[in-house]
Amino acid sequence: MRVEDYILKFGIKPSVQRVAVMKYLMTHKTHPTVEEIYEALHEEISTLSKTTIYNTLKLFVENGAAAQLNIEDKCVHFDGDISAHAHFLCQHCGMIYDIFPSKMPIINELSSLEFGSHNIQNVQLNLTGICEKCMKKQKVKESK
Amino acid sequence: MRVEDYILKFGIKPSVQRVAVMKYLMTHKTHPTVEEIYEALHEEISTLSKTTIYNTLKLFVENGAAAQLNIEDKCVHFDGDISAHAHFLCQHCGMIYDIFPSKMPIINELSSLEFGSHNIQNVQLNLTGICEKCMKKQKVKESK
DNA sequence: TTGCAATTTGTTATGATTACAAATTTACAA
DNA sequence: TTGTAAATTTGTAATCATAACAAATTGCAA
Repeated sequence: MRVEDYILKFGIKPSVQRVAVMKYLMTHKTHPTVEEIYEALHEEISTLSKTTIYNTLKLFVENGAAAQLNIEDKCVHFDGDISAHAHFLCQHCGMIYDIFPSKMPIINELSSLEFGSHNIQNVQLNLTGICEKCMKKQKVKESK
Repeated sequence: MRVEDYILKFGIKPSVQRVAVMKYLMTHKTHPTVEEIYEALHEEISTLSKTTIYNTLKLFVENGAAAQLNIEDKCVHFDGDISAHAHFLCQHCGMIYDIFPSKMPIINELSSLEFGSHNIQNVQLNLTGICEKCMKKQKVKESK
């Protein structure tokens, strides 16, 4: 499916900028920040403004076409994958890993959570720690 | 137990400022921000600096004496309750509700989560939506 | 083509957080 | 008790993500 049609499904009118941002999210599963998206897209679309990135991502999130991750306090990350999954942030290298239900079955239960009569619109399961790669690096350092 | 002894258990040396911040966290279950803590404590400790609040809270979080909530993108909230529980942020009024395992049994499983060989140090379950109170207000408005 | 609404852009403002060095307090040895 | 180094606190200035805003541009219908 074309990216234009994909965002249309969420009620978002396509534009050159919006399609470019969504295409970036879909091809880069790195949970990029506004800064990273801007730096990448600025090359192809030289007139692209950072404000447009902010506006576009806000539009995506409000319409359910993308997810906003508040896993880090420095800045917000975005995710084009809106399927149910959790995230793991490595405090050492900053990488954000996806955790899918196949690896963590509890994720399947998150969509049906209830909390009194409150209206739940979003559920995020955020893990932080040190990733496997960084732990190995630390051990090498310690043994020297 | 005195607050001095409580923070000592986490390896934190007590000071007037640190005790005041921890006491505030323990008596105000509102998940306050740095700003809120500063405004409240500034009255009793007139020389108190906002930098000290930042330093103190960072120290608490690093030593496990308090929890940092990244549930909102505007700013960070803090919680003196370090027992396993989740949070619900109302997007309308900004209030953050505690959700304890008795109301949401799945929370009991969060402490034993595993993700490959990665070293998990922290797990946060964050819900957002519209709280019961705000939903009622909306209905009143709509019916007018 | 014309005109209006939606979108994009660039600049400026805001506000949370951090960096940093000076001032103060604390701990402790002499 | 006194002196001194370390720890802590403080105030200011800098940083940086994000929002506000108005002007410029684009899309589209009449």
